[in-house]
Amino acid sequence: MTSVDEPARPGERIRDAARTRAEILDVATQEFARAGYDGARVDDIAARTRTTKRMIYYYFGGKEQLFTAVLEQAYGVIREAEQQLDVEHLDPVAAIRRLAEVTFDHHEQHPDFIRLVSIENIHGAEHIAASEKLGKIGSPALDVIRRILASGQESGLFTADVDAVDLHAMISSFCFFRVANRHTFGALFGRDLVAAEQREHYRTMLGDMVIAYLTADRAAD
Amino acid sequence: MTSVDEPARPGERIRDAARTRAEILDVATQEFARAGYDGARVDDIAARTRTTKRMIYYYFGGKEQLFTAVLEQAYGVIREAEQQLDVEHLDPVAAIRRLAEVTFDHHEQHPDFIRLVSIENIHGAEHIAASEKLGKIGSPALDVIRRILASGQESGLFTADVDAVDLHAMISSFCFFRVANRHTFGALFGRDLVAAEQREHYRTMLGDMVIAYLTADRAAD
DNA sequence: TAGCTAACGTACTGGTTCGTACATTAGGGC
DNA sequence: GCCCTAATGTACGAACCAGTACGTTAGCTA
Repeated sequence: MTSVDEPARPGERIRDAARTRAEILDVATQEFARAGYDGARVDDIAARTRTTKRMIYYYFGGKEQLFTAVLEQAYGVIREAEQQLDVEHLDPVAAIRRLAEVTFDHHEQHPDFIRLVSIENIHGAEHIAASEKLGKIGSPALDVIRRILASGQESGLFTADVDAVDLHAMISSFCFFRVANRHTFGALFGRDLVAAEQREHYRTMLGDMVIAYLTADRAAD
Repeated sequence: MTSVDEPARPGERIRDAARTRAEILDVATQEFARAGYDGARVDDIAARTRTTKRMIYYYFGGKEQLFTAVLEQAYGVIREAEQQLDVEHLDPVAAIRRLAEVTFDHHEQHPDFIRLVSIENIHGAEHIAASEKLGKIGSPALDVIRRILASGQESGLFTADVDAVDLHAMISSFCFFRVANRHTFGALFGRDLVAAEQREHYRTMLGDMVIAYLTADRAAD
């Protein structure tokens, strides 16, 4: 998030295209995450900015393109976080566990992003398809996983037949589900998956699961 | 699904409250799953039934209650499927693997249900909360897991410190993510998680993962 | 400092959409 | 065969909502 919440300091430019655009994007992110694509109201987004609805159409063209821009920014944030990833000095087991923990933490800290991804899936990822940026964004995390996996498989530590994309899916599944489905899961099973007291338990559980899978003794198979 | 698609056989009752209600529910299930709660149109649902919009309000009261009824029916279907579950004659390891496979298959076969759950989570599970049925529906699967887990832990086969709810979350995560996020995952990583050729691979992967986690040698920890 | 354009605001519109008032009829009970 | 009511259909309204026509001004540039 670009976090534009300065109270319009005096002396600053009154007209500031970049700031106006960024402010619209931030408010739109919250509004789309809160209510979904169809539930979000362009008028409401405009009302919560220091500008008017006219500017949304001026800068983005329409509701559809605004949502695409929101997704682009949101995916940009994880990509940046993934680029900070520095685990390759660790041994493969520790590196994978660390990677899982970082993914876990990131999902927990960005529930809005999770909601946007859920919403985009309801719409068949059509906005990602419409975006020029998002198609070729790549994933730094995937490259990291690829290298750790290769090293672990070479040394014989990892026995599982997975590639980086599979492993990424496995780790993401757990992290994503925990945040995305916390409401229905809580309502049906009476357990809050994101409760603070359970955080360490689930964080450890994820690491244990992934490591157990990768290092399992498959002699008997 | 109650699947009301009989072509109005002649000789049948013209006025049939039960059939009209069921038909509305089925069409509404498709429409809500397709477009989300706010994206769904009451007029469109009515148009696709053999009755009119008036009947939706007559039987359900409104859009909100209709969606709740759709959820109630959809959750009823899994509960029924879970009651068919017959794995307790197997040894704990085989039983858990079988359970994972059944969950995997069920998610794959009911993408509409997955979408409805995603949509309900976007809305904070407020319709489940508003439902009298859904709160106390329970989960037959949870009881089964509880018994298998107890037996596996007693015999020392299972070493992991999980309860039934945790394990259910772990299995569901993978199955749910694979179906729910297939669009964004496919668009970003170029891999279709529900492609037929990969089905067996992922089904095995899930079982391996869960078993590896449950039976991992934790002596070194 | 004149003027030009990017940036911004106001007010409106046309279509949509949930919901309902009112009218009608099928068909079971007696 | 009559009557009563559950079930159904029609037509409409009022609010909402994405998008736009038109007018204005800040502030850089020559």
